[in-house]
Order: sequence, then C-alpha cells, then structure tokens
Amino acid sequence: MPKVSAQYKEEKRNHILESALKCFGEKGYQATIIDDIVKDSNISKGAIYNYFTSKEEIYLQLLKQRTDRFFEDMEQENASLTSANAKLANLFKRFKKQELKEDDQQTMRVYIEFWLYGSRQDDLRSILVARYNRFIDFIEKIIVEGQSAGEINKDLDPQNISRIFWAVRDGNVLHYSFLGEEEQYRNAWDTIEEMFLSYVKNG
Amino acid sequence: MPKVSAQYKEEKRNHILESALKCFGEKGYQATIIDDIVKDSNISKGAIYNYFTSKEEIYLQLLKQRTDRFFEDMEQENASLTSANAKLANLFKRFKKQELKEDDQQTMRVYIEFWLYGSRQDDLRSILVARYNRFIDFIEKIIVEGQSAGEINKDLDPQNISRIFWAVRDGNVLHYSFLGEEEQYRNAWDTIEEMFLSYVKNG
Amino acid sequence: MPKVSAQYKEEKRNHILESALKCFGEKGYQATIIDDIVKDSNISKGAIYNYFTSKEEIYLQLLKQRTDRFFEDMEQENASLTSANAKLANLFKRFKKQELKEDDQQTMRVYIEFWLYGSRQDDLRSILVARYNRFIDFIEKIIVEGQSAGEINKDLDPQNISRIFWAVRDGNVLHYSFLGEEEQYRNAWDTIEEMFLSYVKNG
Amino acid sequence: MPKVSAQYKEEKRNHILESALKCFGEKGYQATIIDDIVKDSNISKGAIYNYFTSKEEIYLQLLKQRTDRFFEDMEQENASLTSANAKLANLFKRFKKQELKEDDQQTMRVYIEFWLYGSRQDDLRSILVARYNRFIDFIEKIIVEGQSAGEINKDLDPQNISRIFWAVRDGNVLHYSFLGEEEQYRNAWDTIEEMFLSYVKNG
DNA sequence: TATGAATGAGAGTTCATTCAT
DNA sequence: GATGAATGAACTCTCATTCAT
Repeated sequence: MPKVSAQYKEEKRNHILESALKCFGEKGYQATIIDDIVKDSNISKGAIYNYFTSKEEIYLQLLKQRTDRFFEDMEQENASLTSANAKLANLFKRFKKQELKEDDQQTMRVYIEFWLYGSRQDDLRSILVARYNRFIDFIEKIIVEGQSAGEINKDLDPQNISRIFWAVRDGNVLHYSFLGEEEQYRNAWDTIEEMFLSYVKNG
Repeated sequence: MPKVSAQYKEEKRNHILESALKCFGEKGYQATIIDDIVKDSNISKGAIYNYFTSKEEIYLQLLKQRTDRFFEDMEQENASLTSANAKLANLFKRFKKQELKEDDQQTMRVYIEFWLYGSRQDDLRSILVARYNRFIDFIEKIIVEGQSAGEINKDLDPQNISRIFWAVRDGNVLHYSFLGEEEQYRNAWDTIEEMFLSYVKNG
Repeated sequence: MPKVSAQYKEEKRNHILESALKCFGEKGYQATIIDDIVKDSNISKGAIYNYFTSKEEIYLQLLKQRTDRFFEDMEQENASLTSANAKLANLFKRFKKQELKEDDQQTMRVYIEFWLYGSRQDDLRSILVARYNRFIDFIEKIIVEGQSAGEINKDLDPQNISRIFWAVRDGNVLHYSFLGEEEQYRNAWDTIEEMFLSYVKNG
Repeated sequence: MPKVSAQYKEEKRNHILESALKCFGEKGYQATIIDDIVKDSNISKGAIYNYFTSKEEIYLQLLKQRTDRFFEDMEQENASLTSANAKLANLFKRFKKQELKEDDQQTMRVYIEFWLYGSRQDDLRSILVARYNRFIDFIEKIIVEGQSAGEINKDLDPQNISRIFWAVRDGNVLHYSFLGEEEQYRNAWDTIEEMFLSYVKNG
C-alpha cells in the first residue's frame, strides 16, 4: 500500500515539471541548474530525484507532457471542426493568440531548444524524431482530408506541405522568442496564414 | 617587430575558428569544451587563448566572420543581378545548394543556437539584434527595389516580408539540421520558393 | 526544516577555517590551493564551497573570526584589570606567552600577509582599514585611560602611541614568524616592553 | 669575444630589475606576471629569460642588489660619521626622508614580502637569513661601538637591540606601506627615534 | 641576442547526482 | 517519501617557461 496517493504523486510531478518549464524557458536547458528548479518549486533536490532520474529525464518528460497536451487540445478542438480549412484556421488562431502567453512562450523556447540539443544526443534522437513525426502526421492528415474534400490542391505532397508548415511555425517562434515583439509576431502570422492558405487552397 | 606575419596570425585565427565551427556545429556551444577545439585544431589551449579571450569570444567572432562572409558573397553575386526577382531566386538557389555543404550546415546550426543562447545573455543581445537587423535590411531593400520596379506587390510591408523570409529560412534550416534529410530539405525549399514568390509577386 | 543542526554547520565551518589557517600559515594565502584545505580538513572541495563562496572569503572570514576572538579575549581579561598599566602588561604577557603557540603563530603570519595582500586589493582595503582602526582604538583608549589616571605621560598623542605599539608588535612578529627563534623573540619582547613602558610612563 | 659589451648587459639587467621592482612593489611578487615586467621594461619575455633563469631569480637578484646598495650607501655615509649616535641618527633620518620616495617605498614592500614568501620556501631561507644577519650585524657593530665610546648603555645586549631596531623599522614600514599616510608615518618615526635613543643612551 | 607564439600543468569554481538521516 | 549536505569530475582560464626563427 503506497504511503501517499497516486494523485499526490502526480501533482507533485506536475509541480516539478511546471517549475522546470519556467526555468528552462527562462534560462535554457543547459544553463538551468537543479537548484533553480528547487527554488522555484520549493521541492527539495532529493525529492526531485525521487520523481525523475536525471535532469535530462525532466526535460524529456516535459516535452512529452506538453506534446501530449497539444494533441489532446487539438483533438478536442478539431472534433467540432469539419473542414480542413477550419482546422488550419484554428491552428493559426492558436499560434497567434495562445502562444503569446508566457507559459506557451516558454514551452516554445524549450521546444526549439530540443531541436538543437536533441540533434546531438543520439539517445534522444529517436524520441524526438517520433515527436516530429507525430506533428507531421497531424497536419498531413488534415491536408489529405482537405484534398479529398476538394478544399486543398491535390497536386501538393501532403507530407512536404506539413513539413513546411512546421518549419515556418518554428522559424517564426524562434525569432519571436528572441525578439519578443508581439505586434511584429502577430503581423507575421497574419501574412504567413494568408500566404500559406492561398498557396494550398484549391483553385 | 612582430614575430610572425600578420598573414600567419590570420590563418591561425581562421584555423581555430574553423575547428570551433566544427565543434560547435557537432556538439553545440555549451557542450563543446575548449579541449574539443584543442583536439580538432591541434593548437594548444594556451595558444587559443592568445587569439581569443574566451570561449564566448570565439563564438562571437565566428558569428561575425560568417555573417560578414555571407554579405560579402551576396554583394558580389547581387552586383551582376539586376532585378529583385533574380536576387531572391539567387538566394533560394544558395539555400538549396550551398547550404547543404557540411561547413554551411554547421554554420547554420551555430546560427540557430545563437537565437536561443543569445536571447538569454543580455550582453549578447545587442550584437545579435544588430546582426538580425542586417539580415532584415538586406531582404527589405530587395523587396523595396522590386516594388519600385513593379516586380513585387506594392501592398506588402517590406519589413514584414523580410522578417517572414528569414523566419521561414531559419525554421527550415532548424529542421534540416536535426533531421538531416537532404531530399526532403530540397523539396521543401522548392515549395517554399514557389509559395513565397507567388505571394510577393505583382499581379 | 534544516537537515543538520546549526551547531553542526558551525562546527564544520570552524573545521574548515582551522584547516585554512593551518594551510595559509604554512604556505601563505596565494600558495595555498583549495586542495590543500581539502586534504587537511578531509572535507570535499564541493562541501567547502557550500560553506564559503570563494577562497578569498575563507581568508576574510578567518581574519574576522580571529580578530573577533582577540577582542573577546581582551575584553574579558581587561574586565578584571583596573589600570592602564595592568592592561598593557597583560597584553605584553600575551604576546610573549600565548602567541608562541603554533596556532597563534599561524594566525600572526596570516595577519601579516593581510597587510601586503590587502594593500593591493581595493575591495579588501576598507575591511582591513576597519580592522586596523579597531586595533588602534583599543590601545588608544587604554592610553587615554592611563593619562586620565596619571599613569601615562599626558604629553603623548594617544593615537600615535597606539600606532607605534602595533607597528612594533607586527614587526616583531614578522621577524619571529620568519626566524622562528623563540628565545630571541621572548628577549626582544622583554626589552620592547621595558622600552615602551619607560617611554610612556609618567614621570 | 662577446657580441655586446659587458656594460650593455649590465644596463639591460638593471633595467629589468628596475621594472621588476616597480611591478613587485605595486602588485606583489605572486600577482606580478612576467608580462607586467615585459610591458614596463619594453624588453621581450625571451630576453628577460636570457638574463634571469626564473621569476624567482629576478626577485632574489633584486633583493641582493638593493641590499648591496643599502650597505654601500651606509658605508659611505658612515665613513664621515664618528659616533654611534650620529650613525643611528643618520639612519633614522634616512627612514624618515628617503624611504618616503616612491622607489624606496616599493623596495620596502618587496622587502616585507620577502619575509613572508621567503619564510615558506626552504631554498630561500639561507639566502634570507644571511641577509637578515647582515642587517643585524650592521646595527650590532654600531651599538658595540657606542658602548665602547660610552654613548650607549653597556648593560644592553647589542644583538638584541639590533633585532628590535629592525623589527620596529619593518613594522612601521609594513603599516605605512598599507596605510600610505605620510604624516602619521613621520610622526611615528619621530616618536620611535626618541623612544629608542632614550632607551639605549647611556645614563 | 632578441623575439613572442606556443605550451600544458594546474588553479578556482560549478553542479548533477547520491545517500545518510 | 523528503531532505539538503556531501561528493568530485569536469569546466574555463592563467601564466611561467620554452624554443624556433
């Protein structure tokens, strides 16, 4: 019989991950030291190591958690959207609105950092590639759906389009995370949306 | 009375920078230790510190050197190109061809890393913002030139377009530096070029 | 909830300071490396840095601790001494007896080293000047007290006398710390005491 | 046949020693790096090592040179002084006047540093002890001379008095080198002279 | 002889991780 | 389960000394 409830443990774990996100977002993964997370979370160093085996695992679990959340959100939102165009529009809306929030900003930075950090750590590659593919698949399916429905140009390669979609998104977020200029960021998104949609739309 | 020629020193300096680029490109700035550069360059630790005052300075000088080189190349190439469209096409060509080379690949990674690393180091921000603005200006001028010549849609905000241009480029490079799939990368560039040009072109 | 008692930490701290005193006394501040203190104290390098932020801080804290101890001792001893002459005699006794002990010897060396080291470090100057003034004040008050009581020649400038007192002390200690000849040191003190007291005494 | 004259070499050597004195006096022996001497002397690193085998040797040769000079000066000055009292008075005068000069100030600091540094280096001890004895002998002889002539109290132990003489001098100089207050320094010397002479004088 | 670029052992300090309490 | 003191390998940077030119 466990001494504390599963829920207690889950909450503590999330608490650590939230602090970690904040720290990684602010200082970067490598520059964040465990004591930063200790200070932010008010959880002792030893306790943190009871929940995660290493700093890297915190990173990975954080990535997983946020990725899962993203897809949960998207599935829920997309359930009520019937066209590919609506789904894409919803995504752009999310990028323009939600991701300006502090929390998502930090997540974004952490995401971007993964690309770099992960690309040099062989043991992370497969995890990160899987995550990448999940994102690619997500848009790819929407594109395919749109092509079937005649909304999207059938000549386009859905995977290629999906890859471009995320590259554009990450590039834009990368610059915003550095420059921090909201208005420019929003304007860029408006233009990107227009450019992207006019390119993929049928006719 | 200098002991060695200015050329000798310049070459040695470049030698160090080349090794540094290789190491930073492979392992990342933070993960690269001075001894990596020592090993790669066959230049002693002390000698490296005769040419650069710190690891960070190596990083910064590398950034500067490659940025300067990029603009030197571009100026030279653009000198013989008379239209904005030709200049943009030339840039896309460069992205598609030249930047597949190992050396430029690493430069790209290092560039991207700057965005993240630099965004948290106050003392680097101004340097990096200046560099960013240099890139923005470069494309902005081409867009303005194209608008004057009637090649490019006059309704577009040149700066906004320039920002998008680089965001797309960096996003694409970011993913390529991680995935390393050349064919996908080239296909993506082809599509991006088509999408971008069809969006900005007049008519 | 502290992991260990305040007393435990205080003892550990003192343990480090004692080892530091031994090392600094034997090899000098600059020549002492942290590993010397590690070896002598059997406390790991990391643990030392949990208690002190730098080698210089160890030095400074050591100085402070020993200075405080000196004045605590003196206050206690002087409490039962009613004349300036008795207080001065007690001091000379201390110099002659107590400071021959190994521990005090090393403290003396470290003290002297402070004069030199501190005189070139701007950030230490104020600390060291404050400490100097504390010593000057201490004797100055005794002199003034002696003058009021008619024990000491009223024509003398108390501060000047106090400065000479400590200069003579430090010079004598400096030579002893180098030569290490106890008998000569004691003889010197006897003569200095006679010379000094006959000079300052009234009449 | 030497390529350069002995005089040339001697001058260069002295040049290095003068720069070394300046640097050691300003920053201390340990904190002075060879490049400080290079910069001050305008003599290359390699050349310095042609004249001296190590940093320590520079230190030692400097000590020797200045010590020799001191005794040369003293012999010359004392040649025309016929009483012990006159010789002592001359010394005090020197301490009060000449040693305020920048150059002598630095020499003084370097001297004091020798006591500390030398006391922990076994290979220096004999050199420094010899130098110490030379100073002790110098005053001791004056005291003996004064006792023979009836100027100085015959009950005093000449060597003990000589030791005290130098201890007082070094202590006073130590404090002055740190505090740098000329007036206090001069006042202290006036009082010390009075105190010392009244103690040793016959009658 | 003179030069100053090169060397590399070694310094202070950091921090992910462990483990006795 | 929680704590935070302890550990020590690893990091960046320094500088006395060497040596090819």
